[in-house]
Amino acid sequence: MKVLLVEDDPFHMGYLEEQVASALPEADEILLAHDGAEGEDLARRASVGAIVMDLQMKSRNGIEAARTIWSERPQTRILFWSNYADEAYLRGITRIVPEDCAYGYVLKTVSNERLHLALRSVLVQGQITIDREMHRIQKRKTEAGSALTDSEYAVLIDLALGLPDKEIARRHSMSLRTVQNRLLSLYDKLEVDGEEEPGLDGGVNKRVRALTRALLTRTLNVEALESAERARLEEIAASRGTV
Amino acid sequence: MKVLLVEDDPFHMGYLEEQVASALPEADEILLAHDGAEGEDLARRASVGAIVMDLQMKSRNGIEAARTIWSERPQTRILFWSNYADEAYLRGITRIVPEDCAYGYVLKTVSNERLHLALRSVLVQGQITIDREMHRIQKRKTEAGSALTDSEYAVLIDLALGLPDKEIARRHSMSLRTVQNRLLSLYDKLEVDGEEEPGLDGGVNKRVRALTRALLTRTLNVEALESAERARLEEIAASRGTV
DNA sequence: ATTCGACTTGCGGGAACCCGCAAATGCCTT
DNA sequence: AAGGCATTTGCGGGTTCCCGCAAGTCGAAT
Repeated sequence: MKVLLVEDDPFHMGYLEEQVASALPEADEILLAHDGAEGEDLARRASVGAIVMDLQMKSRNGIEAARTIWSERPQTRILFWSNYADEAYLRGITRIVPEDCAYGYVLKTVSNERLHLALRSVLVQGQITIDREMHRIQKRKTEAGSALTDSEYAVLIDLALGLPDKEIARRHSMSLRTVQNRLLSLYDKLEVDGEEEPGLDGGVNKRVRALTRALLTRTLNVEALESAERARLEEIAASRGTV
Repeated sequence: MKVLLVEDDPFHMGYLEEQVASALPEADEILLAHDGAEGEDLARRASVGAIVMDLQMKSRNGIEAARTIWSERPQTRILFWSNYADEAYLRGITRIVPEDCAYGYVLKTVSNERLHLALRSVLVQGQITIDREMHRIQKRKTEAGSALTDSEYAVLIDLALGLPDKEIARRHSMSLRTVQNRLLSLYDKLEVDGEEEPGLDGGVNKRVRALTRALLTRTLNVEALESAERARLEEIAASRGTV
């Protein structure tokens, strides 16, 4: 069994290597990659079936690497391990995970045993394992009434890119007023207008406020913005090509 | 000589400990703290004069910890070491560093020798040392015409909090039109309106766009938003108290 | 002293945003 | 089939934002 580790921090890589060696005795070949691009390359070249991947990497982030890997070999099992419990990461992953594919998400702060379990459960047993920290986040949001639907999330992304309502409506082929309704529920769920502080005549800039609230609550993160930005530029280039 | 290390990642802490021990033989007492709060506490209790501190920590971030430490003992020498070369961090630091105080900023990715040099130069010699990565960033921005002045930065923060122009004007006691002028130069420097993409009737929401551009270019980061938000809440509480 | 440039302020209007009101559509329950 | 209930869409107008134009202030350079 081949296992590929993708991680750009040398200390974490060292630790990870040890843990994988001890948790997965059946791993007779352990490959190392130090950024997303190298990871994609190695996964392709060596036909790796099991991967442990960091999410935050400078050259190419884990979600993007995972997308190309999965698009080439959808059965690849990937365990993501990350410093942060951001909803945006989990959302980014669930958005691209293929049907019937095993994956997992653990935080770097978990104990050895938890990491061991996650490694075996995802890479060997083919389970889907999400760190309970993340589930807690999701739960908290739903019960606080702030679970974004997919279409709300999509609108939030477009808002964050600075698109005006009209353009958002066009991109999702919905009416202008519907976009505004989405925005209303976003403002509600993100608690824009929270508590109506005094010393403020009641108004804030809702669009901007929604964005910063999303960032502060970890509903969105800067990496998600970056890839959305890239995606948009590609889309524009493509449409320019067809015109 | 007492040295305090503040770092919440155990691997990095281990490495840092080794490096400090070998680079600073005069350090006869090395104290460890695992988050900002603990760091403040130890610094106060042990009257530490030299600190190496991580910037990203969950419980209390390095800049805030540094502020309270410096407010109590302005002569404390602090070397910040960080994963990211964000302008926002450097700006946050230079904003709070006392007169005639030694400090430094190095990235975690630098070589042992560079870290050695920074340790000796800042903590022993009392120099000011900024990693050249950061200088490169600052230079790039100035020559690209995008160095924000302090007042522009201040307006950017308020904008990011979602405040309307009128409120920003009040907080900085400038006229509404002046705020708008600041915003104009912000839009310019942050390259809102970049290249007028086709497929877009020419308009974007400038406020939101300015914020995401600032985030994407690392002019601003989420931690800066968090502390700005906290500061604003405190200010409101204070004003409520006086009323 | 004069000129110049950088900054501030007011005015005014076009565009975008925010949102209440109300009609239309589609799905679920009974 | 007949009522809810959620979602979508249009309309209208109040507010904020964006910004060109023009007049005023202030310090620095000539």
